[in-house]
Amino acid sequence: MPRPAIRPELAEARGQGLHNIGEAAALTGASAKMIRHYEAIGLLPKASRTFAGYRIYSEADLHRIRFIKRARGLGFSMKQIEALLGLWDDRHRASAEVKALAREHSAALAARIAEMQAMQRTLDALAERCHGNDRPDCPILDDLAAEDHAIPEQGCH
Amino acid sequence: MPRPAIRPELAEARGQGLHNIGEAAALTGASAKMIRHYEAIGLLPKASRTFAGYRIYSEADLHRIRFIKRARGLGFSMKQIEALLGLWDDRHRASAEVKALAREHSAALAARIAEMQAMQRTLDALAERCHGNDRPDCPILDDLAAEDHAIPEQGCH
DNA sequence: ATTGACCTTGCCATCGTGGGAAGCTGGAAC
DNA sequence: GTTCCAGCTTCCCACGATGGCAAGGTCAAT
Repeated sequence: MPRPAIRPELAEARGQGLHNIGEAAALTGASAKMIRHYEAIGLLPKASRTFAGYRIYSEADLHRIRFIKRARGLGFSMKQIEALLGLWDDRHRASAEVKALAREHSAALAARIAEMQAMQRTLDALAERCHGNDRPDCPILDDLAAEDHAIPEQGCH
Repeated sequence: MPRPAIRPELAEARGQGLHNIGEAAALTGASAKMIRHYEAIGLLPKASRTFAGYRIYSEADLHRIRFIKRARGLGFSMKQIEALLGLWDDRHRASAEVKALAREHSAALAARIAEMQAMQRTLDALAERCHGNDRPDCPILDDLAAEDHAIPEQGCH
C-alpha cells in the first residue's frame, strides 16, 4: 500500500527541487532558526513536512523568505513586514499603501538618526574638551555629573 | 528605648531632606521602576530603608541617578555606564579612560547611523519611483521580491 | 551497525523598559 | 478609631529579533 504522497521522503522531495531548512537557510541567507521563527509568527505559511517531520521548502517559499530578509535589511519591523507581505499577496493592492509604509518607516529612521546624531555631537564635543591624559579632571564626567544641566556649549561659532 | 537611627520612619527621613522613591523619580526624571532596576544591577548602591522597608535617597543618590539618566540620554549602555560610574567614583582615574569610552561609543553611534542612513536612502529611492496611487504596480514590492538582488540604481548622476 | 551531520521541539538569554498582581504602609478624612 | 486611597514592596511577564543549548529523532556515508 503506497504511502500518501502528501508527506514524501526527504530524498524524494529533494529530487523535485525542494529544500530542507538548512538548504533554505543557505540559499536565502536567513538562519534556520529565523525561518522557523517566521513561520511561528505567521510571516511564512506552515511549511510542508516530509514523512519524518522535516520542513520542506519550494522556490516560492524561498522567494518569500528572501522578501522578508530584504525587508529586515531595510529596517522594517516584523509587524511592518507582515503588512508588506499582505500587500504583496494582494493582487489588488494600491501602491499608495506600500508607499505610505515606506515613507512612514523612512520618517522613523530619520527621527532616530537625528537623535543619534545629537548624541554623537554632544559626545564628540565633550570628548574634544577632554585632555585624555592620566590626570583625573574630565569634562565628560563633569558634564554627566553637573547639577544644573545645561547642555554644554558646543562652540556655536 | 529609642529605635536605632539606622532605619528611621519615613516622616523623619523626609524631615532630613531625604526622599522616598517616588520623589526621587520626580526629582531625577527616572521612573521608580528604573531606579529599582539600577539598584538591582549594581549601578546604585543598595538604598537605605525606613523602618518599614521604604527606600530613602539622599542628594548624593539623586546625583548618581541623574548621572545614569544623562549617560542613557547619550546612548551609553548599562555596561558602559557601569564603567563610567566606576571612573567617576575613582578619584585617581585617568581622563584618557573616560575619553576612550566616549570615543568608542561615538564610533558605534556613527556606524549605526551610517547603516540607518543607507537604509533610508534605499527606501527613499524606492518610494521615489513608486507612483503611490490605487494601482497595484509598485517598485518597492518589486524590489523586495526581486530574484536577482542588485540594489536598485539610485540615479547616481 | 556505527558515526556524524542535520533536523525536531522547547526553554533561556539578551537589553532596557513597562505593566500588573498581591500585599503592606502612610497620611488624611470621617 | 476606622476607613480609604495613594504609594511603597516584591515578583513575574512582556516586548523584538536573534542566538544558544539540550534532548531526541533522521539521514547518509562508511
